[in-house]
Amino acid sequence: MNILPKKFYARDPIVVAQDLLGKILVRTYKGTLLRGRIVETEAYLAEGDEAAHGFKGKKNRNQSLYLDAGHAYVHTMRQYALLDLVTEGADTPSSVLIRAVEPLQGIERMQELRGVGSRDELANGPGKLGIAFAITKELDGIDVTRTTSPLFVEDTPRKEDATISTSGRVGVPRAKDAPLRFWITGNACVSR
DNA sequence: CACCAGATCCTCT
DNA sequence: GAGGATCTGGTGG
Repeated sequence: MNILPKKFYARDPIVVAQDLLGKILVRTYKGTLLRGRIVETEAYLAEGDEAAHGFKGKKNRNQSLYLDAGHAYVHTMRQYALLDLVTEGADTPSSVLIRAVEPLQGIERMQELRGVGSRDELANGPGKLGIAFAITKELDGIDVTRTTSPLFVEDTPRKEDATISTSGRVGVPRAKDAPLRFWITGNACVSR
């Protein structure tokens, strides 16, 4: 099993967002292994991106966005926890939002956490993913480049015939025209 | 201390 | 496609 190293994340978020597609998000939760293939992401830039949480500077809640590449940035939206992975370098507030995964392992536990949903709908959106993978603020700021971490990303080659689609970001009124959302074309677990 | 703006989801029409 | 549920940090008086 190969884990994505820090240098993978220490690049332009637009590149990282696309390269993360097909990789496997791994979460150890109360002794259970939860795994899912990343099928949808969004890039948030360090400069000139009004929608990025770092645009208005460092705040109490976005501290971890300023950590070095390869750390988790967990923030809440309404009653949901959303997961970002920090890119580029320290004090560079760019990241990639994990919007959806295709459940691979620990599916029963995900169903328990979510309460409802078919396999395709367990984590086909950032908030749903947060529930299915038990993402909490305790994971905010953790290093995701170590196998001892409760959360990391496993490296695996993407299917050769897989193609990537692009669009503006979802749910972001400002700067929504920028093509910074990426997903695996045709995958059933992509949000709508 | 009150108000409000969100990187959402779910349930209706 | 629209609207309500519902939570928290940031901002200003």
